[in-house]
Formats: sequence, C-alpha cells, structure tokens
Amino acid sequence: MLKLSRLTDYAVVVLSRMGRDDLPLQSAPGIAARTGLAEPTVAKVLKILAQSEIVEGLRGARGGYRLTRPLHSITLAEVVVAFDGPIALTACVDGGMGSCESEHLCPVRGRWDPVNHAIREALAGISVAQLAGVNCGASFLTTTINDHFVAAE
Amino acid sequence: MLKLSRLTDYAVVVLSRMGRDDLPLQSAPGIAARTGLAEPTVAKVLKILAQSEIVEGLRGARGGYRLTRPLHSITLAEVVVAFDGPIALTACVDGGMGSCESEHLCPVRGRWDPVNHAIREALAGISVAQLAGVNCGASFLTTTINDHFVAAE
DNA sequence: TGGAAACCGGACGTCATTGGTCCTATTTGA
DNA sequence: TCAAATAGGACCAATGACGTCCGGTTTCCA
Repeated sequence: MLKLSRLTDYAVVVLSRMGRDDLPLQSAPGIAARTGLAEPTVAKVLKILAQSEIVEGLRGARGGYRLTRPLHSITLAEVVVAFDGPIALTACVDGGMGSCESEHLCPVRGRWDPVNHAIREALAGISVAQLAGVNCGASFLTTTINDHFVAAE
Repeated sequence: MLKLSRLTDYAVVVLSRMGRDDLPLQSAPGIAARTGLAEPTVAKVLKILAQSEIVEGLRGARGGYRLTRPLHSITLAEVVVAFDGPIALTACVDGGMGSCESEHLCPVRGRWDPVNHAIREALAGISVAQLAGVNCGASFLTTTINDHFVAAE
C-alpha cells in the first residue's frame, strides 16, 4: 500500500502533542494519557525517537522526555528514517552492485535513485509542525507542497 | 522500509523490456525468458497490468500482450496504484471520519492529505521510460525530478 | 475438427515483517 | 531506601505479501 509503518504515525502524533503543550518535561505515561494511545506503545515510540536524538530522555524519578529542537525544524523525513529506515523504494538501490542475480538482464539498473531522491525531498519539505497544525510563523521552502497546505486550509 | 511491493518492481522491469524490444505482440513466457524472471510471476504481473489497462492482452494461440500507450506516457504513479492501491501514507486518510477511535484527541487529524498529494505528484512526474532509460525525445515537466535525472547521467 | 498455445480469474500455503507487550536493569529524586 | 521513570532487549501473535498452481476460456493452425 506504500504506507509507512504505524509507529511512524504514532510518532507524529506524540511529537505533535509534545509540541502543543510545551512543558519542560513530559513522561511517557503522561503523553499516553493525553494522546489516548497505549502506554507501552508511546514508550516504544519515545525510545526510538530518543535514539535518533529527536527527543531527549532524562532518567530517574521526575524524569521524562523533551524535544531537542522546535517542532518546525523536525522534518517528516527524519521521523520516517527513524522508524522505517532509509527511504528507498526498492531493495536494489543501496549502491551495492552484484546483489541482484538477474542484474545483467535488468533494464532499470540504477535508475531508481532519482525516484528515491524525489520522495526523500518531498518528505524533507514537510515539518512535523505542519502536520500538527502549529502556527509557528515560519515560511516554508517547497512551494509545491506549501501550496497544497494552503489549499487544504 | 517505505518500499513498494516487489510486484511493482517487476512491473517496471517487464514494461521496460516490452518497450525496449517493441514487437507487435509479446507473450508472458517470452518476456519471462528475456527478463530472467520466473514465468508465473511475469504472468501475474501482466494480468494486473492488463486490468489497469496499461497493457492489453490478446488471447489464443499466438496471443500475447502489448502496450496500450508509449512508455513515456505511463507514469510511475499509475504502476504503483495498480499494484499497491491508492497512494496514501496512513490509513486514516480515506476521507472516512469516525474510523479512528481516538479521533477527538488526534492532533494531526486530516493533515496527511497534502503529504500524500506531494508523494503522488512525485511519482506522477516520473515515466516508466525514464526508469527504463529509453531515449524518447520528450521533455519532462517536473523540473526538480528531471534535474535529478540529468544529474544522474 | 482436434490439439496446442496463450490469456484470465481465482485460490492456496508459506514466509517475513510488523505491532504490541512484557521483563529486567539502570538512573535519579524525595 | 523506595518509588518513578527511562533504556534496552526479547517475545509472540497476526497481518499481509509472494510465489505457485489450477481450471476455464479463447484463438490459431494443422
């Protein structure tokens, strides 16, 4: 279905929530309660986000998570990469020649790179703040995508 | 991995092959032999392509398939839709309100549409001919994507 | 007129990946 | 010292994709 993993979806929800009520520190159970998502799921999402340094986790009692950057500087591409891995529509792209057995017959050898690049840029042109609908006063780069947002409002 | 289904990948290979040696009619076993792909797989791919009217199937002995349109007018988006269904990165997009149980809490409600649109346009801006590397003399619309192709050559 | 070749539609078993959960260790504040 | 919270990993169930195969139909040719 060319869809991204459900965890990525949750991540956007969690990040949006964290950006909306910007407290100094938010615990996983607290975010779970405010988003309506299951607590273990939120915990898993935050752990992965912390590994990608999109959020920062502080341990111990009264610990919690906080955003390392404002929401409008976090791109959708970053989040997708954190959960789904590198953005590549086909397996035969990672530079590694020789991995495909019918390589000498394949007429599309190496042609997917521009496609992946295009998708990557489309996702990089969208910030989580845009998805969250946070009015952060920033103007965006990708005119095409921004036009869509304007049209959707 | 945000990857498209393997059948979509095969479809591009098959279409590229059909466009390269443009015979009046090509059988599934023949294409299988020329691409190095398994024959049942090629047959399945062609059946789906026929349902989407990207190729046309002629039955009977000496039958086979042929492209309904030149390769450069078939977009990657069409092929993806044929195999992966409508391009939508999340499940909560198909207009159908009320399908999500935590909808009233969700801070990204309805915000995904522009993202899907952006991805859709990125895929619609790429023709199968470009993936196949066929020199068809046409100039392309999406400057961004075309720039990538130029840069890749 | 019969057989062969090819498309058409669908069903089926297997396999990998994802999704959700849980457990234990570690850290920190009261 | 205890409680609260993150960190990291393991585990199992289930969904979906993949590849294959089958019977049916159509058409050409000998």
